[in-house]
Amino acid sequence: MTGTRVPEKPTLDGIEDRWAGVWDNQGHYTFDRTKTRDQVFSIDTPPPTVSGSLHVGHVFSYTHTDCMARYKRMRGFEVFYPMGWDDNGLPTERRVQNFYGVRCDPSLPYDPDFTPPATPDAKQQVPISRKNFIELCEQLTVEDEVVFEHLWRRLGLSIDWSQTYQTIGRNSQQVSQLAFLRNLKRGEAYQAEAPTLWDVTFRTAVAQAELEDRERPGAYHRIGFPTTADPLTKVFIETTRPELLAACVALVAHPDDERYQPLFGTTVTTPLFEVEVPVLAHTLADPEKGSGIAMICTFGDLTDVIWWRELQLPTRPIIGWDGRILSEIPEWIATESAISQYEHIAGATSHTAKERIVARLNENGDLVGEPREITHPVKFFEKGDKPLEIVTTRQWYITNGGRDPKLRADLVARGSELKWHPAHMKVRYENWVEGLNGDWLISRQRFFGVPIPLWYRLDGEGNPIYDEIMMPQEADLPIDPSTDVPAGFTEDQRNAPGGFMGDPDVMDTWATSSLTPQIAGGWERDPDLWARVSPMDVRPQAHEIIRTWLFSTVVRSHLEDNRLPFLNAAISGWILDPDRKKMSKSKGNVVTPMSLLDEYSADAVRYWAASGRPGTDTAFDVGQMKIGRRLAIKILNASKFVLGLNATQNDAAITEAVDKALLAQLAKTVEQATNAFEDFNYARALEVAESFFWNFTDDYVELVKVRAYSETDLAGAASAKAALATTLDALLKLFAPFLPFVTEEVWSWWQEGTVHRSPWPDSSTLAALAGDGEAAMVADIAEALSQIRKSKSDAKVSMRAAIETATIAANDHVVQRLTLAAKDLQAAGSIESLNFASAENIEVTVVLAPVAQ
RNA sequence: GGGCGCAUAGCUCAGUUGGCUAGAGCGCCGCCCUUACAAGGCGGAUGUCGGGGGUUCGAGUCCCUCUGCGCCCA
Repeated sequence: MTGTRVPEKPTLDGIEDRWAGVWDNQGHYTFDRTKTRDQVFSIDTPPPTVSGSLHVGHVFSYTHTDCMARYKRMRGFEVFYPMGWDDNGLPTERRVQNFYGVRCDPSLPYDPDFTPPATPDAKQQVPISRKNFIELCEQLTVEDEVVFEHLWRRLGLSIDWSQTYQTIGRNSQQVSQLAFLRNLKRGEAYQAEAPTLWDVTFRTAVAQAELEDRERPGAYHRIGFPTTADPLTKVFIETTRPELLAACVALVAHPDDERYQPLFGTTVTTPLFEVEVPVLAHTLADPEKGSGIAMICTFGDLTDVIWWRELQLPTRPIIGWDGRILSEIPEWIATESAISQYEHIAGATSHTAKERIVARLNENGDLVGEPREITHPVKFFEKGDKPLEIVTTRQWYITNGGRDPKLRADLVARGSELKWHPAHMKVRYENWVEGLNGDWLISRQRFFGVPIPLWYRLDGEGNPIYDEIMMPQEADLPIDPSTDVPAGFTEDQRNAPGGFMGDPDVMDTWATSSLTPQIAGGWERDPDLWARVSPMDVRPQAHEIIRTWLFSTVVRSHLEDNRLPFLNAAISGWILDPDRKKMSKSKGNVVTPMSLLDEYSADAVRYWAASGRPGTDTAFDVGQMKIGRRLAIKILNASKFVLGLNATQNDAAITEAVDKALLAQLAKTVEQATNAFEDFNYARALEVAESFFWNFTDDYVELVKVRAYSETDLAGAASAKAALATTLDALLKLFAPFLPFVTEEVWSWWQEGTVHRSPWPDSSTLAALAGDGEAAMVADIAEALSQIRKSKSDAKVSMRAAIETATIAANDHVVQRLTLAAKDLQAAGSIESLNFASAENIEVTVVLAPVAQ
C-alpha cells in the first residue's frame, strides 16, 4: 500500500514542458476575480521591450518576481500577475520599416485594404498612414511576443496568460490618451515652447537615450565684444560656433575666475548685431576652456540650455527646424546695420552662415588672429549624420513638481509612503524629485507611439491656433487625430484654412509606460477588476529606471487618484559579466536564456537568479546553475528515498527526541524563510531552506535510516517516518517558489493537486509537533556524526566500516541530548559500543573494529 | 562636482538589533562504488573581514577618514 508513484529513475528531463502544460490546462495561475482586494496580491509586471531578444538579465529579475508571486499564492493570496509587452517606440518602428519596406507618412489617410509589398525594398519604402503603420507594428511584435511567452513559460513564470497587454495595443492607447485628457482638463498638461534636441535631417526631437558623441574637427574663433561702459575695451571670447552670434544672450565665466570678476553685472555688445548682453557668473563655465569666458546662445549646446534655464535668460533662436538660419528678422536685431548683417545669413545653412559671419567679423576687425583648430565631441542622433541642433519648439508637458514646490513636496512624500526593497533605493527617488528643474516633456515628433489625442483650429490663413484645442469624447478613445476628425468637422476641412489640423506628435513612451497599473488593471475599462487589484502590491523593476518609470508612474497615480500606484517597490540589480562589468547586450545575447534552460534546467537557472539578493548586482555564473541543478536532482533522490521508506503519512506520534529536534529546527527554518519573504528577501528564504535541506539529507536521513526500516521498534519507525513525511512536505513547499518544476514533480508522486496552490508551511504548527524537541540537538548530532565520519575518512575506510567503541565527550547538556540519540548514532556509525564522557567541546574518539579479511 | 552602493577564503557570496573559535558553495587536496543519489557521498586545508583612526567590556557590524570599483545625476 505505498500509495506513491515514484519513478524508478527520477529525472529532470522533460518535466518543464510536462508541468508547464498541466499548469496551463488546469489554470493554476489564472486570476480569480471573485476575490476582494484584501485577498489579492497584485503585481505591476514590467513589460519587456520586444524588439530585442531576451537576455539573462531578464531571466534574473523576472524570476525574482515569480518567486514572490508563488510565495504569496501559497500564503493564500490570489495573485494578479499580468504580462505586458513594450512594443511602443522607435526600435519597433525601425524593424517594421525594414521588414515590410514601408515608411510612415502621417499626412496620408488610412487605407483599410493596405497590404505591404510582397518583396520589401528598403530603398523604395512605401509611404503609409500612421494608422496603417501602427497596424504593421502590431503584427510584427505579435510574432516576437510568441517567442517571449514561450521562454517565460519554460522558465516557469506563474503568469496569468489571459492578462496580457501591449504598450502600443488599443487598450494601452485608450488608457494613455484618457489619462492625458484628464491631465489636460485638470490643468496638469500644458503646451509650451522649449528647447529640444533636434535632428535636422529627420526633423524630429531626439531623446537623450538616442544621443551619441562623435569627435569632430572644429575651430575656436576669438571674437571681441566691446564693453558697454567703454566700447574701446573688449572682452574676448572663443567659440566654435560663430554663426550663432545673433542668438547670443549673455557671456559667462566661472564665479571664481579673477580675470572676469570685475565684469560680472556689467554688459557688453555683440559684434555685428549690436545687442547688449550681460556678463554673468556660473560654475559650469570652465576657466581652462578657450579664453575662460563663453558666449551663451539659444542654443548652441546643452550647456547653453542649462545656463539659459538657470540664469533665466531670454530666448533668441535663429535656427529653424530645417537647420537653416530663420528668414525672418528677429525682433531683437534692431539697428539698421544689424539688420543688414542678419539679412546676409538669413535662410543659409549653418555651415554657410558660419563662413559668412567669419568673413564679416574679419572685415570689421572683431575676429582676432586665425581660427584655432581643435577636435571636440559633438552630439549626434545615433542614426543621423548631421550634428544635432537645439531648437525651440512647441511641446506638451505634464506637471511633475519640477516647477511647483508644493507638488514636488507631495511627490517626495509619496516616495516615503512607498516601501522600498532594498530601503536605500528610496534616496535615488528623492534625489531625483528634489533635483527636478522642469516639467515632464511628453510630446515626441515620431510616428510609432500613442498619438496626442488633440486637434487645433486653423485660422483663415491655415495657421494653427494652438490655444483652440479640440478634444475627443472619452468614449471615442483611442483616436488618431491624423485620421480621425473632430466633432463638427469633416475630413475635407483637414489642414484647410478655417478648418482643423491633428496634433502630429506622439507621446513619450514613458507617458504610456507610466500607466502600466491602469493598463493591466482595467482602469475605467473594467472598474470591477480595477477595484480588486489597485493600487498594486508590488512594482518590480531595475534601479536605473527609478527616475523614469517608477517616478512617472507615481506622478500619474498621484495626479489621477491622489495615491500611490503600488505599495512596494522591489528593485532588482543587474547581471554583470564574471569580470564585474555590466553585461553588455551583445555579450548577453551570446548566451541565450533558452540554451541555459536546456543545459541546466529551468529550476537550476532559477536557483542562480534567486541567489541574487534584491537590489544587488550579481555576476553571471554558470557555477551557481550547476549547484541549482545538483540541488534539484538531490531533491528528486532524497524524496524518492523518503517515499521509498513508505514515509508518506505524518499523522503518527512523533516521539523520538531526534525527530522532535528536527521538527523544531524545521519550524525555525520556516519562520526564517517566511520572515525573509515578507521582507521581499527571496534570496534569504532560499538560503535558509537550502541550508536546512542539506543538513536534513546529510545528517538526519542518514541517522534515522535504520530506525525507519526497523520492524521491531515500530513506534520509533513510525516516529521517524512521520517526521520524514512532515519534513518532506514542508521542504517541497519551501522550495516550490524557487524550483517550481522539481517540487511539483515530487509532489505528484504522493500528493494530490499542485504544490503551488498548497498552503505555505506554518511554523507554529510545526513547533507544536516538535513539542519539547530542541533544535540545537540537530547541530550537536551533526558535529558528532562529522567526527565519526572523519575518523573513518582518516583511516581510509568505508563509511560502513564498523567501529568497536566510540566515546563522545561533550559538556553535560550536550551529552544529555546526544544520549537521547544514542541508538540512532550507533546505527548510523556502525558503532558497537557507544560511551559518553565529559569535555568542554564535542570530541569523538573511536576504536575501529578489526577489518575482517 | 553631488548622491547612492560595494570591498569578507583563489572564485561567487552569506553574515539580521555590535556578542561564543567569522560561515556556505565552487575550486583545491584526501578518502569512499554506501541497498536515494558516482553527473554521487564523506572529510580536510584555506582569512590583515580594502588601509588608517575612533566609540565600546567587546567591532566584519557603529562613527570619522583614505583608497579602489560600480551606478545614478550634474
